[in-house]
Amino acid sequence: MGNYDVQKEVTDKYSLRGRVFNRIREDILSGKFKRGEELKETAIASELGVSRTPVREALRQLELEGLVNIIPNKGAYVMGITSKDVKDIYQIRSLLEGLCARWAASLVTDEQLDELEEIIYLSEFHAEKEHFDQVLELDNKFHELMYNISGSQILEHVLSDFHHYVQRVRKITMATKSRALKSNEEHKQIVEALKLKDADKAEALANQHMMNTIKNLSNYAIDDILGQGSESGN
Amino acid sequence: MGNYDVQKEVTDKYSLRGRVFNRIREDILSGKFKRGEELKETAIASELGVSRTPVREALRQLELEGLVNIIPNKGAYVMGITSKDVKDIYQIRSLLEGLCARWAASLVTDEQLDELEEIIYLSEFHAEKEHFDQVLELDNKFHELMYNISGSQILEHVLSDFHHYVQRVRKITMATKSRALKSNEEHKQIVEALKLKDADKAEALANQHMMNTIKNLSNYAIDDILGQGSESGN
DNA sequence: CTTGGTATCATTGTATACAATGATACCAAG
DNA sequence: CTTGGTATCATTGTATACAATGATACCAAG
Repeated sequence: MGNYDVQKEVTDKYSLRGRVFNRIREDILSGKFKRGEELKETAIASELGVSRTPVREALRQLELEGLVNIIPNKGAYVMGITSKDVKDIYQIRSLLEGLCARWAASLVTDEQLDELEEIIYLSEFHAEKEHFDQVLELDNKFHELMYNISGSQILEHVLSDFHHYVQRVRKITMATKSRALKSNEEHKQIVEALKLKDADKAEALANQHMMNTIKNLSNYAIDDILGQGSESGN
Repeated sequence: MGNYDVQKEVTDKYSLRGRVFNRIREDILSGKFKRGEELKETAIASELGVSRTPVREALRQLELEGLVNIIPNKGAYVMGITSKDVKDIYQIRSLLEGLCARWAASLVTDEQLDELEEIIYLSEFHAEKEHFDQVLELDNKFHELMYNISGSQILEHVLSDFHHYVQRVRKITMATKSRALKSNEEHKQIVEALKLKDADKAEALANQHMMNTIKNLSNYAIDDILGQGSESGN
């Protein structure tokens, strides 16, 4: 019974296919594979020391995620995401993070509130010390936990995807002490609203949290982060 | 260049894998494969007259879509969607269809307005005649076109997925003349707002369109539509 | 009859073979 | 030099072979 009701974050990490999938995905999101680049099955397979089969399966999955474009009988090409995509994602997230916070307000348990506060507390510590990797990691945790608390697998799934998609951008924007602290402060306010079970306020704050992020984004040349502008010869 | 910037709706329809993928997906969404059912590679392969390879690739893709749960070394199980998922999707769509209409308001061209009006006009005709298959088809077209007009690949992608996910439910709810006409009327109002380039109004109306659908949903036993409770032999 | 262990079988995971397709290099004709 | 065609090669698409894993049936011990 019910062994099918656990939505897995991403593919199984222990099979070859799972490892190949995660590896290629990371390489796209981190920018190692450039937009438009062709991904040859044999090349990737030999590089990772596996056969073409797991590579093919991984590429097919990435196609569905929109990170890869497969032209039949021709090849697989990196799609990556554009700066427009990033902006759109933050707009969409603004609405959905709001909905998430709204739902979470009526479902959150005391234990979960504790967990959220612990994350915030730790994040503050690391932000002060400028341990930006940990800050990013804790930001992930905060949002993933919020998604989980919302009680909606669908919402969790879509928000989790979007959150992951913009990781490269977040990696940059979270790497300044001021923004890290500000972001953390915003998280804290959201949790306060959850404590009061104030759904309207929680929604508005989560909403605003994303809008602030968008505002902050305008300080950066997103195209450069994504490696769009200049082109290497090909 | 730029041959990689066309986001494909779903996998290529002409390869074996594409056909297998679409077939299994339809069978899950239409309810032929029941929730929790095990999908054996060899059985599906021989049924469709292909080898295991395309079946495996299709199952891996469906896993990523959340329609199938794969337990490594064990098997693939149908996840389907629950009635809670359906409700969540409509809530999410309410927000995102609103955003979509807002963006569309500033981008829509005269040709696109014509297209939208043609769809509505045809839909009215078929609704009057109670040709519900055509009504559903035109509803698909209307929304897909709206998604496209929004100018956001990301938004188009996610809304298109959600829209497709609830097709089985829509198939039922759109099959009454009154709701079909009402829905069409709502579409008409949205288009009027687009004509006036009134983004606020378009958003509010699209928003409301989904909320009305949710209200309408409560007249149905969604669990039955999804085949959760009782079993129909077929 | 119940429990626990082993052999057997079904099924998935991965690698590889072969077919089909598309890209490229080369050559001949003008 | 340019154009068009063909042979060759690289790459993907699909099927299949074999290994690894998990499920099941059966049997022996108590």
